[in-house]
Amino acid sequence: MPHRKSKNAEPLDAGSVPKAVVSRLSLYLRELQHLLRDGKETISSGALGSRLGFSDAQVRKDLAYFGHFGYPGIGYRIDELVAAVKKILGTDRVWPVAIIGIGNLGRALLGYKGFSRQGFDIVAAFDSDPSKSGLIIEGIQVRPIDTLAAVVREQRIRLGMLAVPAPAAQGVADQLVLAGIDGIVNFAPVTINLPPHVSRLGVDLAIELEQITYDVVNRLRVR
Amino acid sequence: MPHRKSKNAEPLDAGSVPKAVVSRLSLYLRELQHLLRDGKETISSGALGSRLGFSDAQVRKDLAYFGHFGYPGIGYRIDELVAAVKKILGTDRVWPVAIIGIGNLGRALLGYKGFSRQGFDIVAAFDSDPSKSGLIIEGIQVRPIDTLAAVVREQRIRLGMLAVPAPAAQGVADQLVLAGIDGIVNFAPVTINLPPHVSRLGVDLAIELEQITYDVVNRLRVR
DNA sequence: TAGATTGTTAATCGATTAACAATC
DNA sequence: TAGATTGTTAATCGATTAACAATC
Repeated sequence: MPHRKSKNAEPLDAGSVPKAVVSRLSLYLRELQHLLRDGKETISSGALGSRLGFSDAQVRKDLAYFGHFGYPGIGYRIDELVAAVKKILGTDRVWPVAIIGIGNLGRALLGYKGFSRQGFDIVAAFDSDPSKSGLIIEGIQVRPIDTLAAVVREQRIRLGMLAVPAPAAQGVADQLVLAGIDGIVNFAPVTINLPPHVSRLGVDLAIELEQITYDVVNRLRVR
Repeated sequence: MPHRKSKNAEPLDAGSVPKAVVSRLSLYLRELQHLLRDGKETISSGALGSRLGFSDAQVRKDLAYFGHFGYPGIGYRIDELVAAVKKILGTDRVWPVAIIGIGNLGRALLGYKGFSRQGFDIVAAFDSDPSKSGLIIEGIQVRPIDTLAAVVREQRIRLGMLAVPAPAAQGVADQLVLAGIDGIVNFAPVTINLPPHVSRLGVDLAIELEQITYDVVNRLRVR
């Protein structure tokens, strides 16, 4: 195994990293984990990129924002790169997550196996409907929503996934913020406002489909 | 009401429209529909943008890719703009959709009310598990996956939502392509390859959370 | 060594912002 | 008319691509 003196020595000036780079990082990680499971040891920027539809230069540039992870002439050692990317994304530790809104979607999120694999641990579930309180779904007890602040603090929950109806989303988001949450993924089809110290990401299932219909209707002849 | 001679006369050169513009278009539409429901009649680019965190110039520029929808001194008539954006996105009609993989997530998608509101009609559900065949969930019968091609053709299904386990995703995607599907939203945490005439969008729930943890860990001091 | 591949710089390309004449 | 706001141009900013010396 080649040796290296001073890797990862760069200051991670997060402000200068484009958002698009971070989302590609997650794709790299997912692909690298597949490769690792398949027993591969190293991969080049070109080979990694072509599996995802990116150029070799793009892969190298993206990774170079965060350090020197590769070996000229060899490529990247997959196990090392997995560890490095996990550290960059923050998923080298376990994150306690709460789900709010235990309807169809909330239940599906509760049962989704992909979260734990990436370091997310769903530790609490909340619903405003009293008839749901006390239910145990996927091993997690559904709690009344007015216990949210107390539970978030007590269990040191950092992230919330919002699966409530659109009209309730902003109110619940406000409660999460007051309870000291760090980030929210919002599945309700509405824009929510958060203070700048809380990270926010919206996932609107209908909007995802609209991106496809636009493509289909305006089908780009050349690609 | 002001009058206009020749609107929407531009050729929609889809190839030149950035992807980011299309995703903002969906956000504009969602916001405009809320405004319409609230009884508002017109809105300026500045007011629309500020609700979503975009500048007035960005809103005007985005819309100007597709035509002249506004009225100087007045803004945009909300009902007109809703109709125009729907047409651009292709959601001025109804799209028949199939869901493949009726586990936790597939079931949640089947029950999601937000789709029909935006013009998506889930007309078929498939699962490879024979014990699920025949089940009726949310009014839709679950069919064996080997009937996929026949049903897609017969029901003129244009879009597929893939909620199968990662190892099955590529195989099912291939079947959808053979059946003549136009676009696929893939919820399996794996990259799938499709021919260029089929639109593709990946939604990985764990990756969405990773975008948040990156933000939290590398918390940008200034925002 | 020769071949492969990195990290990085410079050049290109694309997207956003600012400014303003035209319009209502 | 005066005030508001559009559509569009030019200027700025940012991201991607191409090229290559350095390295293994």
